[in-house]
Amino acid sequence: MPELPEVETVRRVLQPQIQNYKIEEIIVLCPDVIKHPSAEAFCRALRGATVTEMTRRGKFLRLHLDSNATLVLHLRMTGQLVVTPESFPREKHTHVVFKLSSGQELRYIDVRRFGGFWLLDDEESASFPGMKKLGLEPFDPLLTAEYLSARAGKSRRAIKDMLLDQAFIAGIGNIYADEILFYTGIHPQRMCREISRQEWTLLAEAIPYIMQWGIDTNSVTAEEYLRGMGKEYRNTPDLRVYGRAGNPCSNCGALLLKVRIGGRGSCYCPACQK
DNA sequence: CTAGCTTCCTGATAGC
DNA sequence: TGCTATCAGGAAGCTA
Repeated sequence: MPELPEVETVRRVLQPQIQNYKIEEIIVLCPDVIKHPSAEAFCRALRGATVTEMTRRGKFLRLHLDSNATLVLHLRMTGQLVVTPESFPREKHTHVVFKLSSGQELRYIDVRRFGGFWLLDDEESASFPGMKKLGLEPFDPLLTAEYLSARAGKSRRAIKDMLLDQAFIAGIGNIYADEILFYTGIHPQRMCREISRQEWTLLAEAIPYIMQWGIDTNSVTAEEYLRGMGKEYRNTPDLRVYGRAGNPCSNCGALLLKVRIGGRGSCYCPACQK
C-alpha cells in the first residue's frame, strides 16, 4: 500500500512527464473511482486543462491545473498511476485514461478500487474534508517533541494507532509506522500517555528520518517505474520488522512478533521494543 | 473523546 | 483439480 514515500516516488517520476501538458481526452472505464463531481462533469471540466504542477500532501497527490481547479487523487491500497505510450497494452484494472498532448497516456489502475479522484475548484479545495484535517507533514519543522506530546501525550490510544492517524501526522501507513517504532525502540501497544518526553523527542527525529529513508531507498528511474507499471517503487528487502513476524530480529536475534492493533497487523521485536 | 466494528474490493493463499 | 474460507488493509461512517 502506497504510503508517503511511495506517493512521493510516484510524484517525482510522473511530474516531468505530465507537467505543462494538456489533457486532451479523458476515458472513464470505471465511474466508481470518480468521487467528485459526476464522471460526466469530471470529464467536461478536465478536457483542455493543462497540468501546471504535481504536488503531494500526506498520501494525496494533486495535479494543479491552469483552470483554477485541482485534480486530487488518493491511491489507497492498490492504486497505480503511470504514464505510458498510447500503444502500451492496458492493464486489466485500468479505470481512467487521460490522453495528454505529449502523445502519452496517464493511466489510473486500481485492483481493489479503493482509491479515487476528486476534481475540486479553489473553493472546494479549501474545504475538502479529506485534506482539511490532515496533520503535519513529517518533514515540517513544527513536528517536534512538543507538538507530538501536546497532540497525543494525554491519549490512552496505542502509539501505533496514533501514528496511523492522518489528523495527527499525514502520510504514515502501516509499514512505516512499524519501522518507526522499531527504530525508536518503542512497543507498538504502549499508550500515548505513557510515552516519555525523551521518547517523543526520539519519535520527532525518527518520523522524518524513516520517511526520508523510504524515499531514498525507493528511488527509481522513469524506465524502471514504467517497467513495473507503477508497482516497483518500493524496496522492501530493507524493512526491519514489517512483514517479518516469525523471523529473527536483525538487531538482537529474538523472534519478531505480530499483534493486531486497531485492526491492523503490527510487527515488532519483543526484546528491542519496550 | 475513544474503542471497536463494518464497509468498500480483489487476489493470494490455506485447507479440505 | 476445484471448491470455499480467510486475510490483507486506508479511511470513513457508524454505534455504544
